[in-house]
Amino acid sequence: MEELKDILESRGIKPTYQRLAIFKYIHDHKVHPTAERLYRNLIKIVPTMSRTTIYNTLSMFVEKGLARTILISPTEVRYDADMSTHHHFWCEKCGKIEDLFFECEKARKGEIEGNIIKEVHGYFKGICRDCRTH
Amino acid sequence: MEELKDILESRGIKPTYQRLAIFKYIHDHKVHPTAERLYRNLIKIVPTMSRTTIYNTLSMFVEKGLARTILISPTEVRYDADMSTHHHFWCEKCGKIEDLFFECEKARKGEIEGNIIKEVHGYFKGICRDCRTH
DNA sequence: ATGACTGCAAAATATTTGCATATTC
DNA sequence: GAATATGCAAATATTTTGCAGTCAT
Repeated sequence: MEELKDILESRGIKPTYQRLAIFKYIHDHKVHPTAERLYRNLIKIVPTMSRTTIYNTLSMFVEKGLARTILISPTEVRYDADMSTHHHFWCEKCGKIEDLFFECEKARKGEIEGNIIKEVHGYFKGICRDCRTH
Repeated sequence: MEELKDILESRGIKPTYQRLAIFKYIHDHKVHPTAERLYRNLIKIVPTMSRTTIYNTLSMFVEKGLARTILISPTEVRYDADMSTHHHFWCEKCGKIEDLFFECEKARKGEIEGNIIKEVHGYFKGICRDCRTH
């Protein structure tokens, strides 16, 4: 937990109890949760936790470069604390999101046709290896 | 207009006045509009057009493979009638979405690590060539 | 005590649904 | 005239905001 606290402080974020709990959750559970899922799970540990704090904190993390949104499902915004270059596979049957660690040549930060590229997101949709057999 | 009508019919969709107007709009205006933008523009041409019909019709188009959603901006769902393999660049300053016509090796339908890939979306975020100079 | 943080309740947004009316073949 | 499509209004879901209370230094 000590490490996580330091990461927050290094970005000028006060490591409050709530913020640490949220940060810890998205680090420990690589399920790419929604705000609502975070709320439902954290309320068990931090009974006073409110949705407002979840939303505020997640927005702050994204702004400070500590998390990013995954916009792969049309109906939900999911969060990821892994800021390394990687892409995502979404199973449209079970809703699971899996990390894909590879890089396309074009898919690196830089410039494409005069446009400055700051972020690259590769989203792959389909049926996962577990669901395809059921 | 005749062609578009045929496309709808070939997918088993009755080419009503409203549906044709929506389909024509996303074909003619390659701005990747939101449902709301479609509504605001089409209400001028089809005064009885309702948001319900826009949402119903767009969902139907997506389901039947005549359009797809672009989930690149965290705050809006945008629609694209171009079903060819291509990716999107989003300018976070002006909100414009530009098409990028190239293909990454991995970014083709098929299979990755046992998962069946049905769709590939490459989203690039940054500042467009127009905004970077202003 | 001051300023930052939290969380309730209400508001704003976006999308979906129920159902009565209208349209099409 | 039966089946399908449309559109209003209400419901739902999601996220944001205003503000009063709380916490930490």
